[in-house]
Amino acid sequence: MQTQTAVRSDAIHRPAMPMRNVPPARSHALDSATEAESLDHTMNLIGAVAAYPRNTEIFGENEPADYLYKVVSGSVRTYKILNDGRRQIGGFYLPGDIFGLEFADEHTLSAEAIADTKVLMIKRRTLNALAGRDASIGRQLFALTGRELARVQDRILLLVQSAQERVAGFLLEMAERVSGGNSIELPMSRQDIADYLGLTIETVSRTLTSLECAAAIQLPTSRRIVLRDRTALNRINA
Amino acid sequence: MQTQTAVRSDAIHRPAMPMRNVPPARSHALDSATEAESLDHTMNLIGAVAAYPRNTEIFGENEPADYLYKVVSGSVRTYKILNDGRRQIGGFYLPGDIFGLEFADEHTLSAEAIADTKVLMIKRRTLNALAGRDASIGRQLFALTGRELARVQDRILLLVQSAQERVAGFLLEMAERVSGGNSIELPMSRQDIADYLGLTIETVSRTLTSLECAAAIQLPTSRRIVLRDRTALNRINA
DNA sequence: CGATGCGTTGATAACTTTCAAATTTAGTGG
DNA sequence: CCACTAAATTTGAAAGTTATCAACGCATCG
Repeated sequence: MQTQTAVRSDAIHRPAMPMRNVPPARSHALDSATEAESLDHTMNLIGAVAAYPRNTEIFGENEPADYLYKVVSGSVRTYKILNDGRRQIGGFYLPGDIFGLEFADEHTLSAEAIADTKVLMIKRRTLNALAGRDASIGRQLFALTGRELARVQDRILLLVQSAQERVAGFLLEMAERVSGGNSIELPMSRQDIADYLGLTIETVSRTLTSLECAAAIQLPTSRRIVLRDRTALNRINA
Repeated sequence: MQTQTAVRSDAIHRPAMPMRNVPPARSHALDSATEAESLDHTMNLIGAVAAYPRNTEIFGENEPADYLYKVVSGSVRTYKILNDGRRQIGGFYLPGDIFGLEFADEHTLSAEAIADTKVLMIKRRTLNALAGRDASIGRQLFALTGRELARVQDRILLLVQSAQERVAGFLLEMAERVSGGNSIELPMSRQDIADYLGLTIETVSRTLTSLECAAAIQLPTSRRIVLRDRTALNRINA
């Protein structure tokens, strides 16, 4: 559906120093655990950097899942193409988020860069070996899995609701994750949002418009959204 | 929504012998891993038995998650009540299935017996202690989590589809799990199915009727469903 | 036998998708 | 920097799907 893989050989290297230009890294996935430093630290220390231009594939469904990834900059979507041709997005990953966590040998979803993206990648085998010596790494992987599970379960609650509720819930989720206060810059397109929420692009667009008319949000540009009335959004979100 | 907890004191005891009357236990959740015996075995060996009459609560949302459960006989639903009063079912658990797995200290869902049900329960703390000595237990818990995650992700794929696709997918899933060949006896009501699939009871009923008209299934009684044409169901399920 | 709960069926309303077109935005080359 | 083209987003009208409200059938149980 999109262009092909893009790990340019010159883009992968081992950073001599623990990454310097890593963004604030509000890891949605790890920030709650107190000991959650070492996995993150390990990835910064021994992870390889790779850069992917916008809309290029990071890994494909059914490819061997040899690496764990952390977003350094940019953003990533995971997805699956359904038999009827529609695309279902599994999740969005922002700077600091970890993705590519698998339990089988192969990826169950494909991953693409939404914008020009830099990731840190670390071999699963390396990580497993480290986990053998440092128990906290294993615990963090376990915790990471648990949080991923919680996130997916929350998503189910979203998907059984109305279009308004899904969109409102999505906006509140993103507002929490991008940490721009009430003004959020969405990295993804309307189509991405639609495929994430199981709606059509038209319905997403109309719903956003109606939320703007209801004064719950403001749309300075199509990618920027200002939450004007969180109470209303929360009420809609139920 | 339903009656209250029902752990009758006389119903909990420590079996003197490794459970005898445990049914075939086609554990959907564990049957793929080769080493997946020891967790199961451990639960059989040191788990306490509890019996819950139909429609009674096993644990509630926000209660401390101190135990891990395995269904011995009967079946269980986990669920959450949404703010608008609707009930979303998180999953159905059949004999051999393990439920109650949590990562936080509290349950995120409530659990109820669908029919008169017997479960084995084991303290999380005990299990964690055992995992410290027997690494295979830890690995199994990890694998169990991974499979739970895969199941929930599959559910997302189901929830974004049409009513026909959801119902067809549900029937195929249940047919795999109850292992009655093409004739399956559903333990749950239409309302349970509806709340699982994010549909109304009327839509579920109509969809089943239309599948019967299309000769894809047969409905001898409302709880018994015969799959007549799996190809058609698979095609619908896409 | 009547009450009760569960499931089915029917009619209508509400919501979402589909198809089509207009509008805005972004990217490119002059 | 502007003009032009392509892509993304928004808007409109009609069709399709699902929910809602209401009634009916059927079985179980006192």
